Amino acid sequence: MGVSDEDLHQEVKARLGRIDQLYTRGRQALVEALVGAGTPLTLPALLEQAPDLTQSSAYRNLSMMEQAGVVRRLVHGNDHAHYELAEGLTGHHHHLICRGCGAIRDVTLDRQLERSLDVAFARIALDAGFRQATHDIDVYGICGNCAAD
Amino acid sequence: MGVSDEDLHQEVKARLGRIDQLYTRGRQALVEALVGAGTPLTLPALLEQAPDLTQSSAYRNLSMMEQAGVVRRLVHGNDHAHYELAEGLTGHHHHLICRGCGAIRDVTLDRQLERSLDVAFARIALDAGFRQATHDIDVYGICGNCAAD
DNA sequence: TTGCTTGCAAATGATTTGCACTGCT
DNA sequence: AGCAGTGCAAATCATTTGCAAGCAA
Repeated sequence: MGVSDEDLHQEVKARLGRIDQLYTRGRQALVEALVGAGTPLTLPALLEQAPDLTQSSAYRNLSMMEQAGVVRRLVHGNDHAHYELAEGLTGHHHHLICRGCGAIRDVTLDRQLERSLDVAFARIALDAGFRQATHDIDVYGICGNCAAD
Repeated sequence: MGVSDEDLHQEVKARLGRIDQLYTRGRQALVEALVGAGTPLTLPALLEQAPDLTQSSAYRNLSMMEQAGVVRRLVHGNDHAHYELAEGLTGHHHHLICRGCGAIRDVTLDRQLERSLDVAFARIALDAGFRQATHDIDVYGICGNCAAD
């Protein structure tokens, strides 16, 4: 996955640079794991994908990369948080989450609907005196595996 | 407030009964606090509203009432979770959340838009082999207070 | 009485942090 | 050489749980 992957790493490096951080091997490994998975991963899952990583460093780097706008942290319950690449690096999307096993997969809405939502949310935010509104939509259900009990 | 409040407590009692639980004084106090606030509360906030409650019992009762479909637990970060009455007791709504102070307030979308969303989500869930799709929308922004830094 | 609820204190578990070492630059 | 990054182990902190005592049916 030549060019687009290189572009991604270039962009990550740039974003890290903006907050004076280097794009070290460990950080690259995290980004690679997230790119490879294509779906949000928990910390244990990340460590499985990249066995060289240490737990504490992974947490530290993910947290730092969240500040840098490189990754996003998703919290949906009591268990482990999930991490994914920031939308700026991938694209606007939402999540379909299984109530049974907690698996998360990405989903998108059609343009028209997204636009309607943006309008509605902008009004809501305005009325409430909020600025910089973004939104986050989670669809919950029971996945095929879990439905089989 | 008279009738509607009594109805609410009646309904709560019924839901608890379905899982063989009593509507004890402590549980009533929790529900009262949630009704009174009209907005999702953290556990510390709940204890402030109802000083008679004990932390562990409050957690235990909230968790149990979540099973009973009486309260809903909202998780949005690393700090305390927020609790609110279940939608079956209030009505379908979403949340406007301040990135600065974490304050949450309820918001609703117009019927038409909700309907479009339901259709879209139903299709998404179906395509992914998920059942029982529900959705959860969070609008994030910076509230007036926090904008003033 | 009989058992569900409560309160207190101790345990759990994800995440964070202190500190000394290592490896880029 | 100098300093940011790492690994290990210890600390945090919301939430959960064990157990003995209280209360309700």
